[in-house]
Order: sequence, then structure tokens, then C-alpha cells
Amino acid sequence: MASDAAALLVDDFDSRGPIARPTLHDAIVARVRDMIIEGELAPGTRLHEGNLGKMLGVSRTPLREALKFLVSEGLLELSPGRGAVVRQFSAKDVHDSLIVLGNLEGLAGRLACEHATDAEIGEVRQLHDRMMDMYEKRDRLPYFKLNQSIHSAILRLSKNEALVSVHNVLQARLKRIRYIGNEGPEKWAGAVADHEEMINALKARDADRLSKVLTDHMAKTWERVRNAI
Amino acid sequence: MASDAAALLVDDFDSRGPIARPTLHDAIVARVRDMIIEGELAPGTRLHEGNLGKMLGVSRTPLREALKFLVSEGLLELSPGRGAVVRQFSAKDVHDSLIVLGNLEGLAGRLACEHATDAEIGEVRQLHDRMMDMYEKRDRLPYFKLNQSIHSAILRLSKNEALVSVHNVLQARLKRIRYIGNEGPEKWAGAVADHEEMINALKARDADRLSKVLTDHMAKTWERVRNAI
DNA sequence: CACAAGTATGCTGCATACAGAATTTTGTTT
DNA sequence: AAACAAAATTCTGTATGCAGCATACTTGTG
Repeated sequence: MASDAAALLVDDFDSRGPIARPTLHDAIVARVRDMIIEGELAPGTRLHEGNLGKMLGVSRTPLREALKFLVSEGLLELSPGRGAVVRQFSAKDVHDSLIVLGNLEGLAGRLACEHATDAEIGEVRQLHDRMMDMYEKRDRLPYFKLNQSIHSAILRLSKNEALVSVHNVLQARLKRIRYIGNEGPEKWAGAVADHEEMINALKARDADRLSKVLTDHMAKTWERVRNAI
Repeated sequence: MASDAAALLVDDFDSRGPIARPTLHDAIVARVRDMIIEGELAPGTRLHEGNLGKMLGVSRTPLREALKFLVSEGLLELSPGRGAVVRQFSAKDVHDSLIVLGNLEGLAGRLACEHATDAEIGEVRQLHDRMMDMYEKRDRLPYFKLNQSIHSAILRLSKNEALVSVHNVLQARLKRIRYIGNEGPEKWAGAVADHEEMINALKARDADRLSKVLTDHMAKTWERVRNAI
């Protein structure tokens, strides 16, 4: 019965990766990470290995290994003798992270202008156009997801693995908060304007301008989410 | 007998931290990380859970948890069914990481100029002076360690936890390579000159200059280590 | 009735046991 | 002698068991 649920968990895992088949470990990590990001496990929650394991249909051993992994990612904290707790980010933590993220995205933009092919830039353009459609319809969730895709794409186009890696870690920590932070119409319009400038700078391969837009965009993100914390 | 060695391992752990006592988990992570950084476990080495555990006097369970932790840090890779392998960094990986590190240190310098107290800058100055003494004596190891301390100190003075965190991760991945990369006299002199300018810019709280020196310094580091890979 | 001490329960941390996959070794055949 | 196949061994991945600590509860006392 436990193995059935575990098999289900693995099937759930989105494996569009290249060769390696999904492992139970990866599935658990992905699942718990999602539970944290989507707020199912609120910050401060103490993770009960027995219950959580039964819930996921996994024994404590692989679960504990996955939790250690998430501790290293900064999504959980470990208090000795008391197990894992969903990490609570202070306003300063969020602000600090956004500053670093802004800097990293700025660098990514600079590198993307240098290394991206025309075809790749075209793909980002398509993402952008689809996002604008969603903005016209004021369809928030697809807009949000396309928005994330664009930022991820620019990171990818930097062709810098290390950069992608550290960006992903910081991004994951803030994802929940950014998801919550629902700006009003005027700030939303501002964000969209930023994105227009981004895509233009990228098409023109204007590294300085793209870098600046991305960094500034992240600074404005702070204004959008600060009262949601 | 296993527990004896485990106790020894914990005692080995450098716990100048605030409150929390060292846990076996932390001790194992620190120990294996050091073994990787110091080259005792060469890149590409397949980690044998049985042997390594016996060597450290720990059973497989906490060891595996520690390995998962190090996988998340990017020091190990996991091939399903085949366990953990010490990650091999290509020249491009190193180059990419150094670019990101340079950017992060540049940001750190900028923030340090803003947030550091005069006393803290004084402490960095002292580290710098001691490092210069070691340079006069051409005493490489203490020079190297003080050098690292200075960079860490600047990161700390940024007062940005997220920045320190991601910097540490990237730093750990490259530590072994930088340790190996022994430059000749003329490049060493160049590095020392960079450090002179760093400390001057920091004292003057010239954010732009400090930022630029740190970023450029890291770019030169690539020249120093590239033939060691 | 409040508070403290002792007790009981439950959870974490670690070790061990077991099943299945991977690798190596050995035997057979060409 | 080389190549292939099959068996045996070894190792990983997962489950379970046990000891010690933390917490909650209960009971006794002021």
C-alpha cells in the first residue's frame, strides 16, 4: 500500500528532463517543495515525519533525505531534536533576496544579449506576446506563469549554468510570496511596461539597457510585495 | 565502536556558532565537504556508502542524508541506482561560476560601503595588513587563508544574508580549484595590488570603485586558475 | 486553585535488515 | 584466446526497529 502511493508520487513527477528517469527522491523533493511554495505547508509549520510520510505514501527514510535536501535549498530549517520547520522569511530576508535576484537577472540579461541566438530571442518574443494577450484579458494566473517563463528564459539564454542554478534557489524561496503579492491595476501596468522595454532591449541586444531594466524591475517588485509580508 | 568514532567526529566540528550544539548531520556534511575541497575525494570519485560510513564511524542512514545535502549544494552528483559521485567541473563551469562570483562580490562591495561600520572596516583593514605581512614573507598558505577571510568579511559587511548564502555555495564549489591554482610571482603581485585598491576604496566608501575592483579581481582569478583545470 | 515535579507519550535520530538493481566474476563456447 | 552468458557478489534504495530526548499530561503539594 505504501509502495502504491509512492509509485503514484513518481508518476506525478513532471519528467520532461533529458535522459534520467525520475527517482523517488526527486519526486518527494519536488512534491514537498510545491507544498511549501503553494502555501499548503505554511511558514513556521513543523513537519511531522510520520504523518507527512504516510500522506505521501513513503517511509521515513527517503522522506528525511528529501527534507535534508530542502534544508540545503533554504526552504526548511532544522532545529536539532525537533525536526524540520518551514522557513519563515522576514521582510528583510525578502528584500535582501530581491536585491540579489535583481543583480543576478541584470547579469543574465547582459550575458543573454551576448550569447542568445536570434531564434531564441524570437521564442522569448513569443512568450512575451502571449503574456500581453493575457494582460489584455486581465487573466492573472496565465499572465503570472508566462511572466515567470520569460524571466527563466532570459536566465537560460545567458548560457551560464552556475547563474541559472543560484537564481533558481533564490527564486524558489520567494515564489510563494510573489505569488501572493497581487498588485493593483496601476502597478500591473508598470510591470507590463517594464516587460515591453525588456523585450525591445533584448531584440536590440542592448546589454546595458536590458541589464538595467531587469535590475530595476526587481526593485519595483519589492514595492509590489512588501505589504503582502 | 561506531558511536565512539561518531562522537569524535562531532568533537571535530568547529562550533563557534551561537547557541545550537553541533549535530552529527552537520559534522558529517562539514567533514565530507572538506574531503572534497581538499582533494581527498577527487572529482569523479564514486562515493561508497559502506566504506565511507565505516571510515567516518557512522551508519549509512545519516551519511546518506548528508550526501543528499551536498548534492543540493552542487558538490556531488546523483546517478540513480549508482549513488553519489564527486562532481566534476568543466573549464566552462569554473569560468561561469567566476563570472557570477565576481558579480556577487561586486554587489557585496557596493552594499558594504553603505552598511559597514567604521569599526568593521577597521577589522578588514587589519586582516589586510596581516595578509600583506604574509605576502612580504611569501608565506603562501596563511596568505591564502587571510585572502579568503577578507573576501568573506566584505560579503558579511554587506549585511545581506541571501547574498552571503549564495556566495558561499558557489565559493565552496570552486575552493579546491582556487587552492590548486598557484600563480607565479607577477600575477601574485597583481592580486596584491588589487587588494590594496580594495581596502582603499572600502575606507573611502567608494562603492563604484570597490565594486569594480572586486568584479575585475574575479575576472583575473580566471586567468590565474584556467591552466590548472 | 496555582504551580511544580514526576510520569507518560510521542517524535526524532540512528542503526540495522531486506529487496532489487548493478557489477563483477566465472564458466562455457566458438 | 576471446567473447558471450550466467551466476554470484556487491551496492543502492527503502522499510523497520530501537534508544534517547522533548513535550505534554498528570498528580501531588503549598
